[in-house]
Amino acid sequence: MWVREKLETLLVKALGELYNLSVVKDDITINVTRPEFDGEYTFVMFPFIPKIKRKPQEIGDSIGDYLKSKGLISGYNIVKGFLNLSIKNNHWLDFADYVAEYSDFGKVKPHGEKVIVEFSSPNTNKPLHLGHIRNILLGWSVYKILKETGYDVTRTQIINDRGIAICKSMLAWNKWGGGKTPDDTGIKGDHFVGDFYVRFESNFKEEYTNWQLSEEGQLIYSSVHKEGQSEKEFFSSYKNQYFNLYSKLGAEAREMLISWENGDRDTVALWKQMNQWVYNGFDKTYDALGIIFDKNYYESSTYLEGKKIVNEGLKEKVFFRKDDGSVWVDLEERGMDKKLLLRKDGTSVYITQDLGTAELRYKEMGANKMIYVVADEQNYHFDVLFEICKILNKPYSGGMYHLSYGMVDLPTGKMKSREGTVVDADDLIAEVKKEAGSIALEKGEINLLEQDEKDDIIHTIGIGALKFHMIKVQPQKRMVFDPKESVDMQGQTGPYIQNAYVRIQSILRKNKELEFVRGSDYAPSTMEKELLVQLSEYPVELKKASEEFDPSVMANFSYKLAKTYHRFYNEHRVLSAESEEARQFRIVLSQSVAKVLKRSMNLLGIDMPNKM
RNA sequence: GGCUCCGUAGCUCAGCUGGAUAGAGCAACUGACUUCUAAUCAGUAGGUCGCAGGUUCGAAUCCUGCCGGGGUCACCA
Repeated sequence: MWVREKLETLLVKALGELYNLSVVKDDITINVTRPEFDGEYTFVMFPFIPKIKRKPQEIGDSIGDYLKSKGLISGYNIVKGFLNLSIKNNHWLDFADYVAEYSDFGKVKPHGEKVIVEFSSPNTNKPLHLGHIRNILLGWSVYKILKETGYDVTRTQIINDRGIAICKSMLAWNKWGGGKTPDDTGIKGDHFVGDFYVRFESNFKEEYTNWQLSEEGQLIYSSVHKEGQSEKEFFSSYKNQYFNLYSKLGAEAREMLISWENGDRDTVALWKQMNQWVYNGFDKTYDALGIIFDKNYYESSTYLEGKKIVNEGLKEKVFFRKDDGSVWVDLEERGMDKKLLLRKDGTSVYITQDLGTAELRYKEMGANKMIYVVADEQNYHFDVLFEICKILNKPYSGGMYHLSYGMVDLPTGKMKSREGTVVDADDLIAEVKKEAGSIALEKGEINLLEQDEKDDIIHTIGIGALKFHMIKVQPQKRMVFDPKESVDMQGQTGPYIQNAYVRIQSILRKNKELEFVRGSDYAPSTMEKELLVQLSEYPVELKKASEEFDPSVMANFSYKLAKTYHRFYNEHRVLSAESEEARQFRIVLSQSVAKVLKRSMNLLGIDMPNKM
């Protein structure tokens, strides 16, 4: 049990013994004492004053004396309803030793509860972009945080490998690919396939533009357009109908989809081939980000399961079939709409597949807790999905959670593929590494290392900068991504935190004897105590991050700890400290800080270099 | 329009399960490297916490309304 826990326990006891109040730990508020007051922790007495019916001064004295008599604090002071407490030095010394020596500080023992985290979930017609990166980093970090807090976590993604989009790429490759492959061209597989998607779209656009000027196009415009709608407005809103009704390319793409659904050998072979190229490309990106999955799901193999569930719901009469054959669920009594579950031709829609996937996962892994990391544009979709699972009485329906995050904007506005403003994941990764490399070269600290080692460090720093930049923002907030700031390595950044760690490693390398002097009566400075208090907050913040599925909590924690260490480092000498006791203590303290920094950054998926 | 998320310094963000004088970083300016890694530190400057009410010992934080922005309300995914 460490200082903070001891304090909580004793306060609960004190309130019981002194005032006959029965409270639990969660009822009491303990703050880190603000720097302008003496003490490290502050007990907020306000909530108890009306119940105790005594003056704050009197209550503070009683509780303060109580804590003193138990040997926890050396002194206290009372300001209004705040009881500021100074913890006795020996507790701090023990605490520093513990954190430095053991690696499980704050870690929750595995309790076996299973949870599935779904993230990334790309389409196979395009390479990953900035939006995916936010998704992937959030998902990965939530996985780490849940694991650290004792869950049995499975990382998964659902890959949208079927549908009209991939057929567009396939068709374009058939038409204009000339039999080329990623290997022939040296183009990364996902980009290779994405290029054909773009090619399809631009040819389609040309076809559409020509049609607009044709007799048929003009006729449609004059007969279908709404009052006051300009020709330009009309055609931009008519694109989908054109694709489905008149487009030659559209017809060919749909033919391909049908032929895929009928299991046509050549089509399926091409489909497999192109998807494989994409997966090879994705793997490289995931690898650069240090991401792996335990299990992939593919929509091509889960949508059938979804249909089964729909039939199940029909049998139980919680869904209904319209005259045209389409299947619906009515959620109006629950404050939502009617929702389509199967088209009239019996084919599945997006939500059908999600129903199937959830069921499959439950069957295969027995997890009744599922977290979906998906952008907030799909909030309603998940409300509906979860509600349907409740209607069906699925055992996992209570444990489904949509970790919704805001979309990523650029300083110039939204990312739009049509306008070519989408930030490509691979480009971005290359960019941050390049920046990290040129700064490293300039600093010169690692110039003498082997090339491999140098590359490793530069990778760690560049990726660390990118990851921290993305994760430090609360998930639900829309974020503005400025490419210039993302390669920033100073101030509130990943490398800043890595640098604190590196400084400690440098000290430890130079320090020969690492044995601690136990039982020393060294009195830590205010600065040193501040560092200790922050270390002791690690479990508190971890718990918060885990309960709220919010990695930004750990990002902010890491930053604060690193910042305090940097300040400490500038104010105190470690190796040439003023006394042997101070030296020993500071080494232990530095070791503790390094350990906690490494662990909290690890929760964000960020590695720590030993030199930089 | 219904529902929903967001609004804090010039910019990017913390703080939000009510607690002390609202904090960081970037950008600007000043200072600190023959001394454990200056990717650092110290300092100056920068605020009607979108607006208005309410709840109370106390509101950036909770409630209501309004304003501004995003998302969503497809037989798309």
